[in-house]
Amino acid sequence: MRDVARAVGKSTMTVSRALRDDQTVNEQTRAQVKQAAQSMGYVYDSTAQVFRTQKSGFVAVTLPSVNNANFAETFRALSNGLEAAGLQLLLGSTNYRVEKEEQLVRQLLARNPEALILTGGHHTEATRALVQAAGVPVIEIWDLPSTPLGHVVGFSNFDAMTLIVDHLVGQGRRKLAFVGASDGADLRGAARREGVIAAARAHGLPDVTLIDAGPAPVSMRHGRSAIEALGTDVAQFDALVCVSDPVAFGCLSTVQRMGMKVPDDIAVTGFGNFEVARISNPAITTVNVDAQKIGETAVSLLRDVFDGGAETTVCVEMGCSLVAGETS
Amino acid sequence: MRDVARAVGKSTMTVSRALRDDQTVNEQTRAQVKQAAQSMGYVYDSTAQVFRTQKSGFVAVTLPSVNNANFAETFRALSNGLEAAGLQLLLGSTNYRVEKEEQLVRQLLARNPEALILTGGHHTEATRALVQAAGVPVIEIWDLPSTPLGHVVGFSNFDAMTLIVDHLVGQGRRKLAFVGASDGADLRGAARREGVIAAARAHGLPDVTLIDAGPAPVSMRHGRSAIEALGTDVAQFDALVCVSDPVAFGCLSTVQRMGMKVPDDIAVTGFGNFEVARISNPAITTVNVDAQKIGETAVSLLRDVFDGGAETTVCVEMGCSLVAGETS
DNA sequence: ACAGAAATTGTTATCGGTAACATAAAGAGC
DNA sequence: GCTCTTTATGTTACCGATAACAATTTCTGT
Repeated sequence: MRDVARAVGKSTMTVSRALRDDQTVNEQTRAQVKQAAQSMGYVYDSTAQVFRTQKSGFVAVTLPSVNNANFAETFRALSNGLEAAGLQLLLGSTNYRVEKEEQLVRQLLARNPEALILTGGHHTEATRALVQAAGVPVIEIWDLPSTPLGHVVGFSNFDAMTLIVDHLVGQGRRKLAFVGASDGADLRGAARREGVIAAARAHGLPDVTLIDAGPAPVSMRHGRSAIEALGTDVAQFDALVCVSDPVAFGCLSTVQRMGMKVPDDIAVTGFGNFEVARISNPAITTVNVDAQKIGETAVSLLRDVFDGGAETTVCVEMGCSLVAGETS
Repeated sequence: MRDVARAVGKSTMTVSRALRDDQTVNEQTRAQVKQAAQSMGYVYDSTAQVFRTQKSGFVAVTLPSVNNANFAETFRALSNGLEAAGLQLLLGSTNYRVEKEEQLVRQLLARNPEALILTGGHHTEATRALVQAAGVPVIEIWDLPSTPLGHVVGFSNFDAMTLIVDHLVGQGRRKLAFVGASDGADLRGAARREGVIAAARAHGLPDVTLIDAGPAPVSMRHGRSAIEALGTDVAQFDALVCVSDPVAFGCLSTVQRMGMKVPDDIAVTGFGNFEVARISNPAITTVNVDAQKIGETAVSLLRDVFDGGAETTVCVEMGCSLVAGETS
């Protein structure tokens, strides 16, 4: 930049201004500078700009898993929405582990993101401290944290399950089993489990049986192996309430293979309204969460933060709705 | 960093060395420094490091779509493998469009990545020029480009389809239909289509009928709507060769709803060996691609590039294998 | 012609690390 | 005891752009 400045007989400051389309520079000067920069093969160093201005143009995002249609959809919405503002997403995947999240947040914060979007509302103490210390706007999504770090766009996984349980009870189902991850790592999954237990209790049902599908993340194959391990014992239940649609599909497919009729012999429900739930045969009863809208809402929240400041922390509660399928 | 240095009574240089695991600092000192940094909530500013060392620590990656189990798996493998080298992934999604890829590459290169990993082997001229000019190591994955930009880790989507067609022909199937995206945007999908057409011709089969599932990306619901649009006409085929497993599942589910028996009345095949193919009922015949290995191979290639230089461009061809399911 | 506003350009310090070199302290060999 | 390594730490000068402020020139209106 110094060389360019020398070539046009101006200071580096003027060159800097000319290249950034700053209004205060003479149009003729700007033209000269651009011409000179071009002909000298000068390449603007955005690294230095990031360093000096302390504006990275990044928004950091953590997701439990990239390979999840719903999270991917939220990510897409975020990406599209923030692109207009010239912001780029820095993605990290926590694998449903808060310790991994902590490590990730450390890495991501080191890049000086202008905002931080965390999926989930449970974090280690160290993570909380890091985020607070960084002084970066935070949005927690896909959950309603008990003690939010900042803004929130989410829903209650616990409450959402009452939709499912009420629906099943309305059909006269009483002996429920919950199929989900065994360890406590997937905290949204755990909230769903507790929601089912509480809702069943509220209806005076017998205790919900917990069927272990292995450590998080659980997917179709874990639904399958959980049911296979159970064998014919599965017949004692009249509904399999699954932590997610992929797990539900695994269960559905497996009980069908065992010769049971769904929904006549047993009901199966999922969560998330994944594509597989709509296309499967029979279609799976599930809960719809508007993943795209979560992303869009987070984007508009961020806009407010960047523009005005909007200093009060906002909590947007998204609605969930039952999608009645053919498995119940 | 100055504060941390003061806290432990050392210079910033020592702190810097301690945090970077430089061998020349005393282990005890390092422990103290790390402890102090931790407790003070100090966050390392890699922006400054990037600036000073002129090394961004980024590897840029483009994927057609994040919401695809196979690409996600490759991404995960890349992410895990490069984490050890202290490299972070910068992800962009092209939505199966080369124009979007161009825009993305421009954005990504502005961050001075140390390498560029592009999914797919077809690019606009401008993209090619950008990449060449940047002088960054490139790896193209998931494809075998006719004119590679640099290293390649992929397979021939065209050739892979002969596995499927040979298998179907071996069962006496002769009237094939290919279900895929109509537009040419998904070039891997188009290569698969051409592969099916060529393989069918080689066997002397009647012309393959092309069933349009809409613009890329196509998924379960597009398989469903394509078959629904066809109605009972679908009965004229004895095999539906689908561009991917999700599409195959959509077709499978829909022909079953129409009362047809799979594989007795019609065969259905997919591509990619997605989880849904294994769990579906019947399990879908497909082609397995080791998405994880593609990522791992790319990582080890990058290691070589960074370490030695390994200047000759390498082309690693991954194998594909038929996974015989119950739909054929 | 001249004060005051507006338009342009310049000066200086700095963002937070780290390379390169300099120095100090501890151990080794005679 | 003294030199020679080895190990551990400190000093200084940056990396390249830009914010904040200062200074200069050019334009107004009277």
